[in-house]
Amino acid sequence: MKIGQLARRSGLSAHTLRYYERIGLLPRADRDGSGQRDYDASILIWIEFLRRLKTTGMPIREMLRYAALRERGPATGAERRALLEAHRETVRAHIEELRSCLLVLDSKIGGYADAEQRIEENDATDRHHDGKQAGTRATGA
Amino acid sequence: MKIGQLARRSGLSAHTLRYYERIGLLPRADRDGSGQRDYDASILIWIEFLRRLKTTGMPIREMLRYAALRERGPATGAERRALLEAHRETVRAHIEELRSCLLVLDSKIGGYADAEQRIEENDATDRHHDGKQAGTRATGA
DNA sequence: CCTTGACTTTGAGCGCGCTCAAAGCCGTAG
DNA sequence: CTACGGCTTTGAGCGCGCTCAAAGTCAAGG
Repeated sequence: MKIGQLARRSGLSAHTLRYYERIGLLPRADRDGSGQRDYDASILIWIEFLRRLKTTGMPIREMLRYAALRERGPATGAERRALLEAHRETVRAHIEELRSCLLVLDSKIGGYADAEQRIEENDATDRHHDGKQAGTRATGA
Repeated sequence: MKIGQLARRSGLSAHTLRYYERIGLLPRADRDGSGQRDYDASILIWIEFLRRLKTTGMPIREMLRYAALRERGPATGAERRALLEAHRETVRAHIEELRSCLLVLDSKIGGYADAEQRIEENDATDRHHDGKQAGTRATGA
């Protein structure tokens, strides 16, 4: 597979694929007769895993550590496992942090909703008392 | 309150507090006789909220939009609410994404655990069969 | 043959969110 | 008086993760 095709299939740009190879996140790809990269489809699985590490906030520096262990073969399994377990904990902690922020966000939004509710009630009261128009939306000030 | 004290109490550096004021994330602070910032304690609540927006991944650009609405007063409530609701959805989606990545991480770690398990079993088998030393840790290859 | 377009390399540039440096002012303690 | 620490400003610099530019090679198609 050429780099352009891998780019389309992996969701990374060709630029980024070359960059990842340069820094060591991707193993050096085989080249065809004219020096162009010729990828094996199996690389997609690795790229997908990298994507997940990145999504979960792992810095490239640490992905490099993992990639280097991977290159060194099966003997590094325990180390790789430890690395992933540590990362898993940071991800769990991050999720908890986000959930707690969500609660705050909810209550803040609730506050605005209450305010709007009061405005609507006032509008309704206004209309009942003297029919004054107050617009269908907020104060407009 | 002086900037140094606010820095300690807010967890932001004085540098960052000035930077936030410069870009408009914090309202311009009152100055004392000699031009030094003199903060009201109430700013801490706003800073804390900004911290949560940041933690949940809101870019400064969008925080600025929110801050600007806030400065314009209560008439902007509906807009602020809409902004927060949109943000809430992105945070929720992000949490779901993280959770799904966690599952992958779990299964990957499970794979390594299985491998280690097999190695330990092999070690045990080795010992039972012929007492050959195999080290207490992995293959060492 | 010549064009087109996808590829190659290395090194520079960018957007984000700070972070710090330089040069100077102020007020208090010794 | 002097030294000290904490403050002021503006603009430069940094670390991250790409992203792109320049100059060139190569293969296929009209």
